[in-house]
Amino acid sequence: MNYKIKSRIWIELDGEEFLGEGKVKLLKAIDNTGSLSKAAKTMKISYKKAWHLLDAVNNSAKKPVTVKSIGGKGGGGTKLTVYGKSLIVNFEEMNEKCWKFLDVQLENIKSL
Amino acid sequence: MNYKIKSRIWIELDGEEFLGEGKVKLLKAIDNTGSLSKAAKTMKISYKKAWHLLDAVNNSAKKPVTVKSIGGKGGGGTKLTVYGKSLIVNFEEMNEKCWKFLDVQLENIKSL
DNA sequence: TTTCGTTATATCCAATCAAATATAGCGATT
DNA sequence: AATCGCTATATTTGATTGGATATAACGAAA
Repeated sequence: MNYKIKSRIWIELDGEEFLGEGKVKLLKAIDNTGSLSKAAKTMKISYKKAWHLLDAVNNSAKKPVTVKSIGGKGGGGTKLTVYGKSLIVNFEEMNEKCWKFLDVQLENIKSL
Repeated sequence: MNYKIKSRIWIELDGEEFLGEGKVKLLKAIDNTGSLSKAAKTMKISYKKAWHLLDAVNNSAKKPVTVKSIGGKGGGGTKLTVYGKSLIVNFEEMNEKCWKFLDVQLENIKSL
């Protein structure tokens, strides 16, 4: 019996998704590359999709998650704020706790 | 701050989804109506979609989840097995525990 | 043997979603 | 002023999804 239990968590604010796994992954890629377009490339998604994801985050967040610079040396870029970084940490921590919790729950169900 | 944390859980067997919220909802509707087509109507989804969902469950389950009868008085029908009913109960129980767990977790994060 | 409502399945069409492409603006550096 | 890589956005194309529709088989009961 190789049952596995999986989960996805996300955070809603006023009924709309504010943060989920895809957005957290994007924020991490932005943190690593310093640019939205580079983050999209490393994630192998279109710039458009990445831009929409980030746009949704910034539109629903009450504090800025990223700061951008357009033009200039290197063309500009996007960086995470301290708040943005804390979101990543808190989300991933909660996600891992959820997984472990569910693994324990599954152990308790031998009747499957 | 009216953040809400949401989650979806599902069970995989050999890497493919075996049971999720949509499938459980369908199984419950079948249990209530005694027929796949009636279940589809009450859920306001097409028979095709309902059939594919149930087909996926029965193809991946190691024990029969439903028993069907074709023809006869009333045209036939689909009923849950004891195993099928136990799946519903266990899944929903685990789902609710997960929600409560996450609510507690969110309480612990005041930094958001 | 005719009827009935169901299961089962194929086909066509509409809608939705995502990828690809194109274009414009930005501003520090050169 | 020219360049460069990035942000920003619209449009078009392609793929996938799901709905609607049609048809057949089934078997107990009338």
